[in-house]
Amino acid sequence: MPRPKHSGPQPDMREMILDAAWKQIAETGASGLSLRAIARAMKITAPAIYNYFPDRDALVTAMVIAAYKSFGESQLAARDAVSSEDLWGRMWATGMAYRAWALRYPERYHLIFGAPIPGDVPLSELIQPSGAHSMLALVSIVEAFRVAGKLRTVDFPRVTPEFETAYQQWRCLVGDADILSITVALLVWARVHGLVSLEIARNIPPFGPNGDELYQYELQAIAREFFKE
Amino acid sequence: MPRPKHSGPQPDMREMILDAAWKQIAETGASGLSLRAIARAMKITAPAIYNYFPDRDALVTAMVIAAYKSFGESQLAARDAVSSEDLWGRMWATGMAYRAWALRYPERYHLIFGAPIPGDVPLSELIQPSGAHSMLALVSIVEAFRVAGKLRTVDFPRVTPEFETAYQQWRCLVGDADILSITVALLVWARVHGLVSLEIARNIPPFGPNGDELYQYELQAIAREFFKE
DNA sequence: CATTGTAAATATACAGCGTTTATTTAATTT
DNA sequence: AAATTAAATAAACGCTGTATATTTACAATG
Repeated sequence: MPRPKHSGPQPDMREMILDAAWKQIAETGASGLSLRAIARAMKITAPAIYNYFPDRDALVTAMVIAAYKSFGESQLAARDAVSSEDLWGRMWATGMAYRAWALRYPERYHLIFGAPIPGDVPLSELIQPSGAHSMLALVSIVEAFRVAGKLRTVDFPRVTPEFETAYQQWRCLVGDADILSITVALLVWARVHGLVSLEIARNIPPFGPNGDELYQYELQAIAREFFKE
Repeated sequence: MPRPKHSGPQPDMREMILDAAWKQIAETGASGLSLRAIARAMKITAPAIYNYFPDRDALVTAMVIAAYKSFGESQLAARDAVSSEDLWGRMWATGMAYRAWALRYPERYHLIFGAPIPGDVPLSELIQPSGAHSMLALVSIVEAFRVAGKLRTVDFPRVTPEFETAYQQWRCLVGDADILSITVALLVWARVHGLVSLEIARNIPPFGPNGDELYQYELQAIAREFFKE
């Protein structure tokens, strides 16, 4: 019979490697992630890592998925900390949590929302579900606005028929919201992402310490455009 | 006496190296830029490059500055193709050119607006002027709106006094616009950047072919929020 | 014209990287 | 105790950026 994984309490080597990788990425930036440096920090040899990840890209993919999970959970927690009747309160809290998470983990933010994956298309199919799912909190709040009749209705461009199936696929990951809600959520997402990513990349120069207020201003502008009452 | 640079017509080696670098970045993506591969393509040896760039980072920095220049010129060209009396026409053209440039050179867009520079702060001081200057077209149009009294006025968060000098520095790079115009330009920039960067990173799933329309919708929404008439 | 001075290319080498292969270690099951 | 086998290691390959030493070739000078 084959030797079962381990004897005593499994040290969950995969998690330990990921932890070391996060630590390293926080110090050296997202680009300078080295398997050998991870191994060195863990006092093992580099090829040992290959018992847990087939290659470096797989490790990065796992990090991306974990980052999406952390981000998505932070979004949901922010939403659920506010009564489900206070729709705008939920939206505000989620929006504030968005930036807070990004500023707390800038390299994770950059990892998931910044560059496309090096391996490009095939890897992103593993990642896309996590990414879409992480938007569940935002989409659900917009959908709640719509159901309550408080979504400011405008005529958005419609999804072209040939992409209807792709849309349905994304839709089920994000909680069966109406396409109108998904579109609004996307536009909201783009706006907070735009400000936050500029801020993280240090492209917002004179507003550095005032980033808080500018961001809050933008959240209110979003409210004015999309949400009644 | 020392030997003057070269004899005949200088082949502008720096430019040739940069060209080869752009070619490579377009094929392998921004992360896989290799001096040796550039040298191989140019049929020279790798250390020869060090006669023109002190190290790899310097080459990347030069590419970033060149990309900002290309981007900024494309912005100015779009603006100037429309009569200076047609303010909204200029804004629309500039906005459309923004996305067009990004979709045409996604790796350049990612290079300048995506990740912070690895070398971090010291390098970015070389780059910041180029970056700020590339926003001149947008800022100038917003400023023209303001001068014409067509800027929808709202009370933005003010710049804190201790960052007044940093702001003045940025301001002169961008054409002596009023702080109100700079703030509006920043918010406009964040919105187009948000949408465009999500699109480039393939994070906008069901709207792929409809990216045009969604982007145009957003430009009009920006107009509704900020520009009268 | 021959000599010299110097810019720019090369050759060589080093350390670090991801990854593969072969080998050893150690634990579990028979 | 013997057999089995997962997981660690050791060594090596080709790649990378970069430093050093050397060669090449051309322009200015005596």
